[in-house]
Amino acid sequence: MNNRWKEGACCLMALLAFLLPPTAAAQGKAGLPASERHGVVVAHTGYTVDYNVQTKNPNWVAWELTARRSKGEARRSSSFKPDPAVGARCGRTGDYTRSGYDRGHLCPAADNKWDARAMKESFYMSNISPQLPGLNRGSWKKLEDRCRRWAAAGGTYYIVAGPVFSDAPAKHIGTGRVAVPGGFFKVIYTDVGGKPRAAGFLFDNVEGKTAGERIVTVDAVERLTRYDFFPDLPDATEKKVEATVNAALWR
DNA sequence: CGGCCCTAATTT
DNA sequence: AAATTAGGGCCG
Repeated sequence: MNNRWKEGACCLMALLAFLLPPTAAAQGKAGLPASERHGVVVAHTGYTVDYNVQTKNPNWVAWELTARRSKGEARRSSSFKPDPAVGARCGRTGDYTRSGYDRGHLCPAADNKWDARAMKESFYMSNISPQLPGLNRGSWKKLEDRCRRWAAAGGTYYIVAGPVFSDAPAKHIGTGRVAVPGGFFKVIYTDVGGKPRAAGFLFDNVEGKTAGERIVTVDAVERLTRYDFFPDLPDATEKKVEATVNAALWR
């Protein structure tokens, strides 16, 4: 198989993802988050995003992490760009400059080292939300590190991350008025070892040590976000793993 | 120490 | 627009 064919297939997938609702581009066997309303859905090499042009944040970003994907040679791009698939209504890097907020990856750059294109695309602003440095470089990053260590040990991890907006009027940054989330969620499913399990994590978008994670059930994150996570799992499995969480298995 | 999360300024 | 340079903090 040659590269031109690969690129063509990739473009076609992205186009399909743009035209069709999220369930059309199922993520592995777990499936992409389902919701009543969705924004611009784009399947990139390393992640699929549902982008919200009103908040200028992703609604969610979904990807898979495996041993192969947790390592590689692609060097960190460090060059943030608007997502060409989203267009002019995508958030801009300039909106973040001197705002006090980091351009925080939802799907981490380091989960895309397995492919140069995936690495570049992880720096698209459709994968970015405003995060206070204490969170982005603190507890958020620590959970990212743990995920890579789990995946490096074997199995496939299905991960979804996104912002949480409170009912209070949102703060905005930049001339593009990028909304600042009050917090973030991450949900993870794996069946490594033949034992399906899942967990949800909630973070406040704050500085310092108060930015610690809270582990919860996936059901709790679904109630908060109104998304249906991992909808392609067998119903019985989905119901069971989303209703409980064993915190000891997620340290 | 290397790896990872970044920032900002400058050059081409 | 892209690449380069220079810097900071945390963690295993």
